[in-house]
Amino acid sequence: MDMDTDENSNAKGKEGQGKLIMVILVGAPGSGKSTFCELVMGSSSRPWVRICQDTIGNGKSGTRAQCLKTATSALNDGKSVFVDRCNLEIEQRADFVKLGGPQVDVHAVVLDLPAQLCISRSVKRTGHEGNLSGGKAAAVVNKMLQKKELPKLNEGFTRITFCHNESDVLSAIDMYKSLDLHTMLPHGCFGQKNPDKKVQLGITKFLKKAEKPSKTCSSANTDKNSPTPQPTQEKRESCGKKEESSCTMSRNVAMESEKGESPGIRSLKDKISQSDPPTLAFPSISTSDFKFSHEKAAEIIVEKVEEFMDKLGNARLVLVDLSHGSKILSMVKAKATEKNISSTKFFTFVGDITKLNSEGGLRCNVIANAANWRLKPGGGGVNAAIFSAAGSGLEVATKQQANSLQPGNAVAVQLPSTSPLLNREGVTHVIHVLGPNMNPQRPNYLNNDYDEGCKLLGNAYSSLFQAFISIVQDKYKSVKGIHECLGSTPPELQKHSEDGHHKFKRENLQNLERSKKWKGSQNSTEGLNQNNNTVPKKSKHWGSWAQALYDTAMHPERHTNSVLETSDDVVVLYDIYPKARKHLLVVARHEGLDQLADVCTEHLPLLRTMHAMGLKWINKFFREDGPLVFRLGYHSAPSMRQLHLHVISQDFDSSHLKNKKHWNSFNTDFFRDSVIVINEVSSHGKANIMDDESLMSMELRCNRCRSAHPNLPKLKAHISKCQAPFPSTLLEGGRLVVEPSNAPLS
DNA sequence: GTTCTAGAAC
DNA sequence: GTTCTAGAAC
Repeated sequence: MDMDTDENSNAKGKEGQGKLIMVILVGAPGSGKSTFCELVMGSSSRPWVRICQDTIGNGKSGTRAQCLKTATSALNDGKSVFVDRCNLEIEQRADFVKLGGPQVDVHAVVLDLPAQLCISRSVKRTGHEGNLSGGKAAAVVNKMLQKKELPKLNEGFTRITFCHNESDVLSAIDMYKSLDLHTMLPHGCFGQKNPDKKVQLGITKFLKKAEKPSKTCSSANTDKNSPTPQPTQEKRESCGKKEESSCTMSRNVAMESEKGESPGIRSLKDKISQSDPPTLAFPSISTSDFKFSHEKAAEIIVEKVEEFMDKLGNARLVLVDLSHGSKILSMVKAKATEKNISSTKFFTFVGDITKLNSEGGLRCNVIANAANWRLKPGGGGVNAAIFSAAGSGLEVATKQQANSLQPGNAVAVQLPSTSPLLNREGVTHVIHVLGPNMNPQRPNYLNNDYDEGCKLLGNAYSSLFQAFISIVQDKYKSVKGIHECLGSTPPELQKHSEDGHHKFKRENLQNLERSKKWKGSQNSTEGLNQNNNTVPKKSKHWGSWAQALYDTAMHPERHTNSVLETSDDVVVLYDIYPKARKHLLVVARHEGLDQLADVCTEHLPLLRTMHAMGLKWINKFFREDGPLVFRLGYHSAPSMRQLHLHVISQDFDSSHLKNKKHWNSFNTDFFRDSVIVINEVSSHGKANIMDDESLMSMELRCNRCRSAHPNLPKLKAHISKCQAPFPSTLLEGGRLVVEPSNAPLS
């Protein structure tokens, strides 16, 4: 299993040394480019040179040409290079990319942190080399970010790493720190959110491309010849029923080596195929350091596995141990055979749990960690190995979930997109588990009380398996959800759902109740089968406060004081909490049409009627209230029952506009323009729904000039004055309705 | 959807 | 200290 990089790496130069790397940092002032370089260079065995345009002229600001010259000579000296300048536009980085070649890999590391953070760092800094401090910083950062062009592989990069938060940055630092002269990183795009959006996240984070390189950046990822590694025969040890599928992949690891790529650092481009079942690899809990009886532990493992068999669907459980002579593996194998447990769903495996994919060819999207109660690294064994392999991002992400763990419990943690464990091994989650302790030298010693011990160990495995199932279900729901919206077939459990860390945090901590919004409509432990359509359709529960529009639509005669106009198909009324000077609602009167998700082709005439009704009222406002700009659209996931079209002026001048959600519900992709909805329904029979929670927590940007603002009061102060033209994307396609006399000349 | 409020951020 | 956010309750 030991890898021999000298033999296997195809990236090394002629003289036995790996290729040089030029890392072009991409990020606004304050995004942390210089810190990134310093931290990597501070403890890297690879020689690096940092080229900083702010200081290259004898400590003062220099030119791009000077940077290029210095970069060239550093590379000629056999040193890897960091290009520490903003590099936000394609043109600014093009000349640097050209320095790449057979001896030099050109990487981009994109520090795509929130504008707000960059601004606040820039404002605070005093001694920065670029002298960008004080109040001008915000204006400069905003202006630069408006021109931001995220790098793509077709510019000539061999690898692009996107960092969206500080945890991503830490993981990327760890990754570059760990590179010695021989090792190289896999090629491709890693951690990208939405490749096509310049400023905001358009599509949901569901499709975050962390598990495999992004298809949209495919120029370096088109190699279809890579073998698809499978567990080697001698390592995979089937339990229970005789293996049905043949396991003839013992040479796959060798084949990789022949191709010249080191298995430990190879890209995952072909590893995570659509047919990979979700798999949890777990070590035996408590039997090592906690001295739990192997015999009893084996019994409990098999008992719990059996209990969860029916809930697994096509997911798999794998008990892993480092040693071939493992007592616990052979005991578990024997007991599973006795119980006739399916060996496709449960088997044992010999190998390092942090290198199952790269060294053993076994793909596991989730691994369990035999954690300590503090949920901290160290202590040796599996815990130390997993924390070390996952990079410091795991500790940060764990801390966000829980500070400690009680015996018998488990907590699932999603790995940051730049974690080496994710990028090398395809592991998306680590589930920390704490079992009972029978070792008098460790805390919470049970003094040989096996009654309590067995109970706790059983609970630990139940918590672990349930957490795994929740992860699998969560992904499935998310992926299925978005594909339903897009009218396509879910590609099984490919992409991992970021889906807002809040939701993840809530659903994966054991014993936490599930999201109240869908309570009762989903069965969390139903059998998982990613290949059928058994997942029931979500039927949203509407609270009593959410019924007002429905009641008005069904009985407009009861609401004559608020209804402006009634027809057979719609009622029109002012929003009682208007978010702008003019904000009205056109409410459909069809029974059973709760929200946009319920709309299909048969509702096209109704959608057109609603739009026309909106336009009629807009024209009335133009006549009576002077120049205003309107937008008509639907909320992807409305709070109020009954399909309703918002007709809203774009001033957003209202005391009822109070929070981020209010703003983002009208100013992100969550708001579905009526004209676009009509087009989508006529061409696909459905409207695209963008109801990812993360859209609601996006940074606050002006709807005209797109500048970012730290909080709602500051945004409101800005929009009250901003006179910039609306973005062209809104002006095109009739998404904005402007009074004809005020329309820009075309 | 809003209101209330704890506590985070400043 | 005040401002602001975000989650719970309705």
